[in-house]
Parts: sequence; C-alpha cells; structure tokens
Amino acid sequence: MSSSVWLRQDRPRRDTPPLTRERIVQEAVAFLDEEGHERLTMRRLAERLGTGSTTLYWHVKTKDDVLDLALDEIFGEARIPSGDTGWREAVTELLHQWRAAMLRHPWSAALLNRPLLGPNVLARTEFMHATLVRAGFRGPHLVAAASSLSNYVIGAALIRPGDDEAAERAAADELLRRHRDRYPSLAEHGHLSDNDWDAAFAQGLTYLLDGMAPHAQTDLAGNS
Amino acid sequence: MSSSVWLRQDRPRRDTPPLTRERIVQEAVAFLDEEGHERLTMRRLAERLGTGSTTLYWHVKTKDDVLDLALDEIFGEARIPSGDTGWREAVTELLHQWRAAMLRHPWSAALLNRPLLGPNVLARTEFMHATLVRAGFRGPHLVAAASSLSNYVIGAALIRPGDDEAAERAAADELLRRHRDRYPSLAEHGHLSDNDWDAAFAQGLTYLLDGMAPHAQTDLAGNS
DNA sequence: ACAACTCCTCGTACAGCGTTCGACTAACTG
DNA sequence: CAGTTAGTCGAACGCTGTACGAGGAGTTGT
Repeated sequence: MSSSVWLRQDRPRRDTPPLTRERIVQEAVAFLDEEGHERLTMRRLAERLGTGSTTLYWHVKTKDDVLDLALDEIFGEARIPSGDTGWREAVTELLHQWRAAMLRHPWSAALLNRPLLGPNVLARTEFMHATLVRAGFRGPHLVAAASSLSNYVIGAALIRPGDDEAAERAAADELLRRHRDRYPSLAEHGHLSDNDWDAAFAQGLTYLLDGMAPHAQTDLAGNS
Repeated sequence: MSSSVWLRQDRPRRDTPPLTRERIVQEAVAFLDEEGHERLTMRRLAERLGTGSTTLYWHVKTKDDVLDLALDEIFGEARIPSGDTGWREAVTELLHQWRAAMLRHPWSAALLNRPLLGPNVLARTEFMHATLVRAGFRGPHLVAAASSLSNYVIGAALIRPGDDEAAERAAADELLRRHRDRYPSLAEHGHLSDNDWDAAFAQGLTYLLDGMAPHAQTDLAGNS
C-alpha cells in the first residue's frame, strides 16, 4: 500500500547480523559522495559491501528505500541549535546547517522530490516549527512561515551553483553572453561564475525573516 | 503490402516532416501528464508517436534531452506579465504563474535538479531580473533578490503537497500523530491535509517581498 | 536515364538495470 | 537429533537506453 520506507514498520531484529540496514545506508552515502547519483546500482553497492546484490533485498525492500534512507541520513549532519538564543538566530543557524549538509552531498538534490519523512528531517522540521511557535507565530502565519523557510532552503540547495564542474558553469555563462540581445539583464550581471552564493543565501534568508517578523503575535497572553 | 488505395494511408506530406522534435516534446509532455515520470520510456513514447523507438534518436540525442525539452516546454505556460504595473505586482504575478504551471505538471518536480537553461526559463528569469533592476536593486542585493525568489518558487513547487494521492498524505499525517511525543509541534498543526497551501505560498511571497523592498535603491540618479 | 547524395526510418542487438524465486547454509530451539 | 528461522546467493526475467548499419524516399547533378 504505502510506498515509502517511513510508513512501513521494521522487520523484527535479532542480535547484530553482519550485514545491517545501517551498514547499507552508510555505504550508500559513501558511494553517492564518491561516484554520484547516477552510478549507484544495487549490484555496485553490494560489491562494495562484499555481498551479492540480491542479499540487499533481505534488509531493504527496494532501491528507493536505500535512497530515502541515505537522504535522511545526511540531514542528520545538520546540527540542531541549542535553542537558548533568539528565534531568528536559531532558525538562521538551522537553515545554514541544512544547506551546508546538502551542498556537501550534491546528489541529495536529485532526491528531493521524494517525501521527506525520515526521523532526521522530522526532528529538524519539528525544531523549526517549535521555534516559530515560541516566537509567536500562530495559525496561517505559522504555516506560511514554516513552509516558506522550507521552500527557501530546499530551493537554494536545488539550484546549487557549482556542483557541476566549472566548465559547465562557464558554458552556461557563455550561452547567456551569446544571447545578450535576448537576455540583456541576465547577461550583464555574470550570473553563475562571479557571484557570492553563500552571501546571497544569507541575505535572502534575512529578507524572509525580516518580512515575517512583524507577524509574530508577541502580545497573545500575559506571560513573560 | 496493401492492395487497395483505401487500405493504404496517404504518404506523409513532405514539406512538414512527419516526425519533428516539436512533436516529440509535445507528446512527451502529454505522456508525462497522463502516466507520470516513471513510466516514460523511449519505446512507449515512440509507440505513441507511431514510430520505432530508435527513430527518436535522429531528432534527439538522449532521453535526457527529451526531459529537458519537456521541462522547458511547460515553463512556457507561465504568462509573462505585461510589466506596466509595479514591480511587486509583476514579480508576484510571474511567480504565481510559474508555480501554477509546475503544479499542473507534477512530474516537473523530479526534473528540477537539471540545469534550467531552456529559452522559456531564461525568458522568465530575464523578465524577473529586469523587473528587479527597474525596481532599483543593484549589486549584491540584486543577486540576492533574484536568487531568493527563484529558490522560493522552486522549493514551493518541489514540496508539492497533494500530488501523491490523499491516502499517502493521510498516512504521513498518521505517522506524525503516532509520534506526537517526538514531534509535538508538528503533530498539533495537521501538517499536510488541513492547510491552505495556496494561501501559504502567497503569504510567504509577501514576506520575501516585504523583506527585500527596503533594499531597492530608488534614489540612485536624478531620473524620473 | 542513371548515379550520387541527403534525410529519415527502423530491426536487431547489447550491456546493464531492479527485482523475484527457490535453493542453500548456519545458527538457534526443542 | 529434528525443526525452525535468519540470512545469503546464483540464476533468471522483463525491461531499459542506446549504437549500429541497412535501407527507403526525395532531390540534385550529369
């Protein structure tokens, strides 16, 4: 029925078998880091683990399961802030960590269209949600704030400028320059190679936070 | 082959080649709309076009080409605003159109990790860029504003709530409810099924625009 | 008239894919 | 010692994207 790992329950486990789901996921992440999303096959992953490819199917239902698990795994790298700072600092810190983790593993961008329901993702989304509630967001503004921040960081990681080699980036810039009559504004501001994307991400995030801050109802009840 | 005129079909007209790249792309979009991203194969697409599968490779280099072309094709559905309004109205209108086009073709989300360099994408990005320049954004603020808006709309289309059937959405909500001890804040505000995502998108966009508006340098030179 | 050439189509084939199935081993349970 | 269970694996199936080379049709040159 349900097609996602997170919605199925685990097979009951015994001691510690030599090959585990954890080891598979760990090795999958390493493989993806080294060789990329398109080169991952069950056979190659099995070879790396020193087993036959069909053995993997004892621990995992499908290849998509491996990908879902690997994706959630890297979100665990995003440290959750302590939370004893202001809500803006907390959200900013979390989203920078989030983006950094994804840029460290560029293959993650290709998997973002799958439902993000793993424990690591949920823990971080929960933290963000709770932080926004603590900041005073309620109702539609809470939903809008939370989803906007998610949209923003996911989008920023997806349009990752620089995962493809510099050659490809230069070719894209060349394309713009060649059609400068059709795209004058884009051609003028060297779009891919010249800009500081880290700074742009940070700046865009402050736009978003500046825009949403006035909608936190800090005067709801008579608490501190 | 056939012995009678009536059983033979007309010779295809020569001034309009029977199979063109445009027709392939058009049919690919239709196929993706009807059957989804995972079911598209070159053989099935060819069958739909009434040709052999290898014929496609005369008009197109790889399957990825078809996908890239199909993706750019649907961005053409996003009408570019007239531009005789304020910059906020223009950007808002463009991004709503952009998102609507992607939601109309949910398979597009799975292709967003490819470089977006087609003419339709570039034309719309150019319009947005030009609009922001007209609004007075310069230097790093121009880069940040343009990329933030792109990030936001791409991210919003990617975390499309509701492309999967209601059953899966309900299962995800159930997961949250089952773990309400771990994700209290997420569980409390019914995350997937209950909210108005169109409104949330619109609201988040106003956050972003509110936040960036003060950084437009309207007082640069002494023109009108 | 015929040959040469270009544009386009397609059958065949190949290597590789995700996944299923049933046989096998090894360890634990009674 | 038999029975059960957890885990492994070789072989096979149906499908994929794509390369290759043969051939047909329309046009051009002589």
